[in-house]
Amino acid sequence: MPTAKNLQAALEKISASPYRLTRPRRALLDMVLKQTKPFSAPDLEKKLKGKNGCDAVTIYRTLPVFIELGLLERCDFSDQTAFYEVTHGHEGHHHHHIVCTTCKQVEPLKFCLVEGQEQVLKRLGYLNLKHRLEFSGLCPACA
Amino acid sequence: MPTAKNLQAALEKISASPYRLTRPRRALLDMVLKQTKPFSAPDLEKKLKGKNGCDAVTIYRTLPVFIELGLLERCDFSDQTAFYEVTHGHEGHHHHHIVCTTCKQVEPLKFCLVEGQEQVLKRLGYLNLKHRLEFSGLCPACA
DNA sequence: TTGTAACTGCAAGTCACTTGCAATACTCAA
DNA sequence: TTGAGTATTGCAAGTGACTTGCAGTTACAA
Repeated sequence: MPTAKNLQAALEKISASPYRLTRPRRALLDMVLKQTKPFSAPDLEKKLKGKNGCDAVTIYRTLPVFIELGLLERCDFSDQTAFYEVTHGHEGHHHHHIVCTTCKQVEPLKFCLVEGQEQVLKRLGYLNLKHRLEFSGLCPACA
Repeated sequence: MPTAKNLQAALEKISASPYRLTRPRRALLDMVLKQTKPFSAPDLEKKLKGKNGCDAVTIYRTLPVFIELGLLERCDFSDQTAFYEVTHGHEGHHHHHIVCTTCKQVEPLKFCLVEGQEQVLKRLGYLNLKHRLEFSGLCPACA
């Protein structure tokens, strides 16, 4: 859960890094920590435009910084738009999502057993379930 | 494996459908059946431009038709570009991919046990392994 | 307080993909 | 075999996400 404590910890992480703590970065951090579901850069853009927000370009440049600092994680779906999520405090936290094929709503899943998971989702009322599992890493040629 | 038999079967599927069998569709089908790995629309665009190929717009319009006819499947990665794969003859075929974080090469995996799979990949020489599992379906609200 | 390198935001560009529309070409019926 | 009528094509232009160049601004170490 995003809390004041998270904000505090995040600000300290930035200060401790070589990155500068600027007004646009504070605004973006504030907004990002308010999110309870995965969000995209255009989402943030709409919420942060004008007065005390920040420019779209700054959003695109800052999100990778936040990822590098461990504040965010990237989680893409099949949708041509990158999504991001606030990193949970505890390390080793591992979870997945379910995306509605119609409304595109993304819901985090609290559980992670792969086996039998679709059964659980069916019981929750989801239909036409599909799943996709992708691995990524350095291939032997690049390693 | 794409074979003459696949081509024959595919041509018959198109003929049997309400879709017309046009020259650009033949060219695209030929090219698509030659692919041994997942491919993107821009991939095809490069290979099909000019003389007897077809226009990019036609590619983008035809790929969904081929999917509808069961000739292709869409398989996206975290890369802002949609990828496609030739459907294998036998139904119920289910597999995943591994994407190199550096060279972006996509390799199909022959196996599908989720448990212990990363161990298998490590033994094959992959490093810094991550995996992503996404479910999709109609959410209770849309169902 | 100040020098300077990091950062910002505008403008313009790129890349994947979509839409509008007039010209073309399948296919079926005669 | 042909002609009609509609599906399909390809050009041009548009959209949306994201990137790059650059000049002006600002955080922060000294």
